[in-house]
Amino acid sequence: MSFSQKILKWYGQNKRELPWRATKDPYKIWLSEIMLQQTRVAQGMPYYHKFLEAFPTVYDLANAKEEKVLKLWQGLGYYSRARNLHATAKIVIDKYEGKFPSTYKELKGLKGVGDYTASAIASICFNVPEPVVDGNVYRVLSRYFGVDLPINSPKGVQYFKQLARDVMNTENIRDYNQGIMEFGAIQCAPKKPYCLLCPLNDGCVALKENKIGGLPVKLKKTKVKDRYFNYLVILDKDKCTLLEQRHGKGIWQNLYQFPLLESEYVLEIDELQEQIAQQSALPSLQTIKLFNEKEIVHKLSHQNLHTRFWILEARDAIKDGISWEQVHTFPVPVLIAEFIKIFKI
DNA sequence: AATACGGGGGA
DNA sequence: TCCCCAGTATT
Repeated sequence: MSFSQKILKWYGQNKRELPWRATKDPYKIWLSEIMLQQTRVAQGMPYYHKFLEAFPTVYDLANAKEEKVLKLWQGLGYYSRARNLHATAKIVIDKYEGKFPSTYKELKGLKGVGDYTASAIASICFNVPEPVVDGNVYRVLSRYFGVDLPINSPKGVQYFKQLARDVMNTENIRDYNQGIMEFGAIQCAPKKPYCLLCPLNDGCVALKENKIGGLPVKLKKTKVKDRYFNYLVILDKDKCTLLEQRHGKGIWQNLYQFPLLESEYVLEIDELQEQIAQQSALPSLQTIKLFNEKEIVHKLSHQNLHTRFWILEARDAIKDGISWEQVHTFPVPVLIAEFIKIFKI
């Protein structure tokens, strides 16, 4: 039996029943693929259901406010996916009359759709013989064929794509592509795969050469930067507060947060008051109190956000203030959502 | 070619 | 802690 035939056989016997496996609707497949980028199935699942409920068709998604899309995406991370999702829905309506294109090339042209996702949609929905190469596939191929090229080097990316193409099954690309990914997720797992019971163990180079633990090879880890966030939770007598939207580059684009004072180190209270005094846009304040004595360290893949929340009492009614009851309706980062949850006004 | 972009889960 | 997750866009 060939490699691809073994994958297909294993898939037939071991696949999970996942909601997006019961359909070929490009809208649903696309939605699931975007959500599952760098995201575990278990984490994406509730979002998939929420989105289909809120936006049953691509038209519903295209016609929604970005804020609503971001709110539903809240907590899933990599928010550019949500913004691109929304933008692409509009493009599908305007340029493709509501029908997703069926070629790899056209799909790849959609925002947020890269090499992997274009291959996935083309193969799963339209039976186009394009191999998918995701983290699972890198692992399976590097181990089975004993390839130690770094998977995140240009050489490696190119090599694995070609290898994937060479060994794919073009007869049933839909099941094969999902099969090799599922095999990587369930059987050929990152840590302690149970090779003893693996149906592909006889041809596996890494197993034979005892290199399972060292494959795939991945270059360097990211260095993490420390940042110091001071959030100003301003409240007036009507229980109104101030939220602002994050614009420009960087994390959490278009999400909301309390007014932020970023500093190079942990600020003393008088230093903070000095900074506040220089912010002409802020309302006049009466009192200031530190909410969390111990800083909250919110960890992202590239940043540790050392965060303190300050509760400020406004002298007058806040202009354009947001009622505290409404705060939870805005799309916010998890860091802010957690605060809103525990803060009792 | 390198880096930024979230958040959560498992060992 | 560290690594990884159905990767993509930008520099």
